[in-house]
Amino acid sequence: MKYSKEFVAASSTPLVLSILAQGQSYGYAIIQQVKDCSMGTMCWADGMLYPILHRLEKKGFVAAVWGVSDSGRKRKYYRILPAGEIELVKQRQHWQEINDMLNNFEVIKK
Amino acid sequence: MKYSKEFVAASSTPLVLSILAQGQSYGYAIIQQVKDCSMGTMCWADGMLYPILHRLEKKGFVAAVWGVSDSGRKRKYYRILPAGEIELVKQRQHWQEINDMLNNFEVIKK
DNA sequence: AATTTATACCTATAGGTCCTAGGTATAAAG
DNA sequence: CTTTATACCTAGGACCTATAGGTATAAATT
Repeated sequence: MKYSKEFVAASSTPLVLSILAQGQSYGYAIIQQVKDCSMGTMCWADGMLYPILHRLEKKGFVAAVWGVSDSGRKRKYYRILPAGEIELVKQRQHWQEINDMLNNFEVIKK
Repeated sequence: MKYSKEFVAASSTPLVLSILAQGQSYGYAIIQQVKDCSMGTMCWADGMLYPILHRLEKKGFVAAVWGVSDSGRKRKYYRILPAGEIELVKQRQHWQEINDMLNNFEVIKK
């Protein structure tokens, strides 16, 4: 695997929230979307995504409804809630802060 | 606390390695340095730092030697090793990648 | 017709991480 | 003499991913 476990843990929530902020989606599709927007570097197993979705739901960041696709398959569609949007802004900001800190060290070094 | 647990888990290693890349240091001082370079937003408990240092040592990213300060106190000085420098570059790159991904979503959204 | 692949969801266990709270010890300051 | 700051360490709880397994159906392949 390319990214460390802790790295995945920290990035999974803002990534899922970012995807849902663009429109509702469902488990299987989210995995594909993450793979796409990372250009293949992030390949999540479904067994790790579903607990994340359940947790986000439990925290009130997303809401789920059962639906049916055109082909007749059952799907659980997730959409982001206002609390999730707020959380997303917060986490993205934190991410940016640490990134700036790390880049600062690089500047000092040079 | 400001940052989530997972966030701390992902950022602690590159932060410690960044500090040690600037010169050797020791536990108590590293906590202060993290607090300084984060402008007070990251206040690590010593109980969380020492296990991190031990883990980094075990992985061969840093090396430790016991020393004595001017005041006569015993200190354990850590310095970064070549493997640690490589790891730092890798992690900083990963951090930048995710940050870019998250910013990309923001652009798409607008 | 039968098998495989892709789709679509879920959970349990193992291993690893921070967090909190505790322990030990010494120098300096009040 | 008591408190604060310095300086290290570890144990247990809570939480998170990774792996491996389970269930089910539609589509594609053999």
